Formats: sequence, C-alpha cells, structure tokens
Amino acid sequence: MVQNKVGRPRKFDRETALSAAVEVFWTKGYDGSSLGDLTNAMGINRPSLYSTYGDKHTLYLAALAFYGSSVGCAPLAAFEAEASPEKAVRAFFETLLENQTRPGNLAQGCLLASCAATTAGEVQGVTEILAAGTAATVEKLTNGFEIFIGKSQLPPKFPSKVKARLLLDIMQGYAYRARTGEPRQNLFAEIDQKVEQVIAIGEVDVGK
Amino acid sequence: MVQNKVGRPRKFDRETALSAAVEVFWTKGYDGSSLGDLTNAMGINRPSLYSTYGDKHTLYLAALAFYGSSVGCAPLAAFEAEASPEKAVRAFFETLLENQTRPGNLAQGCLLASCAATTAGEVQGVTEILAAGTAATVEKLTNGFEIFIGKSQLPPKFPSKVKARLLLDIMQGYAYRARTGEPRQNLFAEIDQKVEQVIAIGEVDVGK
DNA sequence: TTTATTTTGTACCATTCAATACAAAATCCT
DNA sequence: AGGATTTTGTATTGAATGGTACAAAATAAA
Repeated sequence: MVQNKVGRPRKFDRETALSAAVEVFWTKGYDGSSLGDLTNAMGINRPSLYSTYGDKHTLYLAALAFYGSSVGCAPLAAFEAEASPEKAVRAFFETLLENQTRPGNLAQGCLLASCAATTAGEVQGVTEILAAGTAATVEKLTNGFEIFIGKSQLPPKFPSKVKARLLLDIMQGYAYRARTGEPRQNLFAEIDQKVEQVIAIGEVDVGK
Repeated sequence: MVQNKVGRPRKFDRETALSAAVEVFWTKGYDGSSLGDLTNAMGINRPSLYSTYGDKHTLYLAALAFYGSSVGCAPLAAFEAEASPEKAVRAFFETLLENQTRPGNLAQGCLLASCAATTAGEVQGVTEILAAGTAATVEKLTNGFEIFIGKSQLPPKFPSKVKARLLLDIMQGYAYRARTGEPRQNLFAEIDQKVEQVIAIGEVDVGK
C-alpha cells in the first residue's frame, strides 16, 4: 500500500514526516509537543496528520516504534556486525554516542530513555513498548556474547546476560549525560574504559 | 523566617506541600503536570501556590532541588555511612531501589533521570541543576572509594573515578527499568551482580 | 467531460491551560 | 476594640490546547 491510485495524491512521505515527529517528541517530550509543533515540523496540516496517523497519542506510539526500529537499534546492529567482542562492544558505544550527541540544535540523549520513560505509566502503551524493547535487546546482546563464547573469543565462564545488562546500564548512563549537555568528546573519551568494563571478567581484590 | 508573625497564618507547611509537588512532577513530568494537579495534591489553592513558590517553573526548580537534597542523595548518604566498600556499594543500590520501586500508586524510577532529563534544554535551569548534581555525586563517590583505598580496603590501583561513574551508570539503568515497570524483586535480585561489577578489578581474558 | 475518491487548507470548536483580581477571613500590633 | 498585614478562596482572564467540519483541489476511472 504505497499510495492509493485514486484521489488527490499525498504531498508528503509518511516516513519522512514521521521522522520529523520523532525529532519533535525527542526534543520536547510527549506533553511538551503541541500539535502546532508537530504539524509545523512535519510540514503538513492538522487534518492530514489526523487522517494519516490518528490522534496525537497514536502518532506518539508510532514515533516510538519508528525510533526503536531505526536509531534505537542501530547500536545493536553495529554490535552484531563486528567480528570480535571488543570491536562489537566498541561499535555499540560509538554508534550509540553518534546518535545521542548530535551537532546543531537536534535533541540530545535518547528518546526512549528520557522522553518515553517519563510517559511510562501515564500514556497508554508506552510501558509495554519500552519493556518489550529492552527485553528483546538484552536477549540479542546475550546471544551475541554467546556466539563469541562459542568461537572461543570469550571465556566459557563469561556471564553473557549479566554483561548484556551492563551494556544497557552504561547506555542509560550515556543517555542521561548526553541529555544533560555533557560534551560529546567527554563521552567518547570514556569508551575505552567502558569497553574494558564490559569485556573484562572481574576479580575481587580485598586489601586485607 | 519560619513564619511571619503578622497577618493570617498559613494553613500548610511549605516543605510538606513542596514534597507533594515533587510527587506530582515525578509521576507526570513537567508539562504533564497541570496547576490543577499540583494544587490538588498539595492541598492548597492557586494564589497560595503563586505567592509561596512563584510560578510553575520556579516551583519545578524548587521541587528538583528538594528531591535532590532528600530522595536523590539518599543512596550517596547510605554509601558514606558504611564501613566497607562492598557494604557501601550494596547500601547505595538498596537505598536507590527502595526509592525507585515504591509500593502503591507512587511514581516509579527517578524524578531526575526521566522527568527532569526530558526537560533538560527545554526548561531553563534544568540542565545546570542536573549536570551540577551529577558532577558533585561523582566527586563524592570518588572520594569515598579513595578513603577505602587509604584504609587498604581497596587495592591501590582501584580506579575510583571510573568506578564512581559505573555506579551512576548502573543507577541510571535501574531508574529506567523501575520506571518501565520492572518488578521490584527482579531489580533487587541483581544487586549481588552489580556490587561485584563495581568492586571487582577487571581482567581481560581473550580466548585466542 | 463527468463522476468518484482522496487529500489539502482554512476556519473553527469546546476545553484546558497558566496566571491573576479581588474581597473575605484570620492573625498581630497598638 | 480597631487598624495593619498577610493568607485564603472564588471567580475570572486571555491564550493555547487537541481535535474537527467543510469546501476547494487534485487525481483516476468511466
């Protein structure tokens, strides 16, 4: 269903306009984004928005899904494209920071980590989307580590699931700091540390 | 300036009402909280709110500061009250989860991590509050680890600042998961792992 | 060309929003 | 008691909000 053949043709592209809506929600949050903000950024008028996407709530859920299947899962895709654990984890963080610290007046941080999380429990459907997305990501990262274990690129005792969670914890930390204006280079400069924390297997050293 | 002596006495307590405002912002975010929501929860009428706290924006900043100096810094205080690194880190996480996963209809997660972060860059003054709070917390946690190093309860090579950051990264991860409805017990059950990740000194084990 | 169909654009609606005016009420000071 | 002072409560303000009605415009089919 690319475009119906009969009737006046649509003047805008669904995904392009949706992407603009993502940017608005990402910057201002759900309640902070007015329909004027949205239609203005999307380059369409109000009735077009309603006939194409439904109401503001439905558009919001569509925006979250779109973000989740593009920007949101880019780090995971980068991880899975690498051939060693160290490169995979590094690619994960680099991709993540590319998307969370963007030049210009674009929104910083992560749409899901801050804006969507704020509406969890308040805007219907958001909690489910976020929880499902996180669970799926943990599983895929865990599988990714398991594959490296199978190739003997990680030791057999490597706790894949715990490390997958750690990867996401660090992601949340980055998202917060990016959102709160910490300079891009500060965050990139810490990647080495973070990669080591994820790859290393800990040893508790109690002094005495 | 507890209370002016002349004039009709105030019927409410400033901090109690402010605490109620914190709860509203925590649940609904800044833009999602209407003055009706606020005055209703605070048990005061609108002119009282304006004469006591200023406008909504000022009240919001006051609420963030109040949260930061009570709920927000409770984990750090718990950390500093313990006598061993392992206990300190555990107390940090336990206190944090107590405040982020609360029974009843109370807000979940962290006011600063989700709600305030969403308004960073949009509501004036928020970015500064959050960045300053994070920087101060990193410094205090770093100092805390350094003290343990000085007492030989942590090895000299323990990377205090890196570990302080890790502690906050994990905190952000917890905040997100609590906000998105992950059950309290799931999060508590992971404390052992998290403590070990913070305390342990990593060793990279590359299989081949 | 006509008809059917779909989108566009303007103009509008009822509601909610943050913020305030103003008078009654409640206290202290003299 | 009487004036001064501060808070309370009601009622209201203009603006902004999410959502829609309706006619003009633009296409395909007949």
